[in-house]
Amino acid sequence: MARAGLTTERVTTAGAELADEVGLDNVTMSQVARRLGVKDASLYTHVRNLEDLRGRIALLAADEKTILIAEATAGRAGKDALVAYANAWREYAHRHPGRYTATQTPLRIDPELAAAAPGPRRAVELTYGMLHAYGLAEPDLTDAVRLLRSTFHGFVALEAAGGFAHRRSPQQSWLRALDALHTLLEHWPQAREGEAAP
Amino acid sequence: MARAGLTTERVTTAGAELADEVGLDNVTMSQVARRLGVKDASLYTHVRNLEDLRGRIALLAADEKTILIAEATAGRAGKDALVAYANAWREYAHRHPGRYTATQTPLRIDPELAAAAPGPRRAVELTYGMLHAYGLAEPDLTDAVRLLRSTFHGFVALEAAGGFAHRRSPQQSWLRALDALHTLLEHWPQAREGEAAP
DNA sequence: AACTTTAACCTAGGGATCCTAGGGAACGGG
DNA sequence: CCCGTTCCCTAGGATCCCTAGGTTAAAGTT
Repeated sequence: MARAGLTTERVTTAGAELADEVGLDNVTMSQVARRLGVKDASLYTHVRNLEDLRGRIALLAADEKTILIAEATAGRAGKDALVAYANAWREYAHRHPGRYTATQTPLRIDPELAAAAPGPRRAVELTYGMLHAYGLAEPDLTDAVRLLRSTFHGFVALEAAGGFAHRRSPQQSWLRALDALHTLLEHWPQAREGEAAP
Repeated sequence: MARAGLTTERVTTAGAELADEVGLDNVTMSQVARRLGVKDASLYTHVRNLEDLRGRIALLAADEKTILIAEATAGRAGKDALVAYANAWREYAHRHPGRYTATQTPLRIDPELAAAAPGPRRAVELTYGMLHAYGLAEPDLTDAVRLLRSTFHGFVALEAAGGFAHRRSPQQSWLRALDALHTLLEHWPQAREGEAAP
């Protein structure tokens, strides 16, 4: 019988596709094996176990998302860059819900595997670069990066969870949020003493 | 043999506790049954299936969180209310990670069950009430509510996922984010034509 | 208090999943 | 052509979800 030609990469891709189609929770070894025309036991040569597979899907997604954002923001600055960045983020989450969900999981990813993946680190760098035009200095820069990433992630997560049941379209709110964040970055509040008690 | 005295509520509570201890993914019927000193089949009298149980945990969590926020913001207004609201939200996520994760799940909750739970709706009302002091009118009000909820959720989600690996403490960034949001609400940008292309 | 009714909890078991152990067959290098 | 490596398989144990049907404890009736 001819071999299936499995690879760690092909298994991961199959898992990612499955995640987008049926949800990350329904990505099982058996399902992935069926999709590849193979018995489930055969996967364990290429992937340590289910958790490892999910981690690899998460890293794959992080890389893909980063690349899309990088392409979208290339050559842009200021609000242009902010909007392009945010829209690329949200679009990836819409197009690949399963993959995107994988990136949320408290990652017990193999450290050396994570170190080899440029995605997450690159993503942070991109965010810093995008904010360059706003002229923030540390530690405000880090705070701003975290605020932006929180908002982007939170918005698409709530959107996916059906948290925006109101009449107003999410798209409208999204655009307004980007306006608001842009304004905020332009008028980033100076640090003051005795603020915002714990 | 004496009966265990199970109830839908007791099963849900046991599931919620388990979720906080071992993570929502590891909440299984068997585990919950063991914790209650009962065989797994016995649970199905009180809970339709695992998905139903998870939905009930999510609603329980939503209610608990709402109550804490309501208590924290009672009698406060403006930035005081904003900070109290946000801190209560984040604290709940820290104290009950499993329950909080349950609230994120794209809810296939029994509609009539969800209708009976005041949590989610009340939470939105609370947010609107908290924003009253900023004098926003619709649709800006809805947009602001969504922005705030997105940011709060996104922040604690990224925090839980280990997304803030940088040196700067998340607490610092959190306080700055609240400052920033307060400033933003005070200077909410007016809607303009031809903004933020899709 | 005895009897009836309800329902809580059980045992038994099917189907699916994850994962390990070990065998045989296809491929690549000599 | 032969041999070793690697791939994929079969076989099987453990755990999980969920259903069907029986027993027995509790609640209600008279």
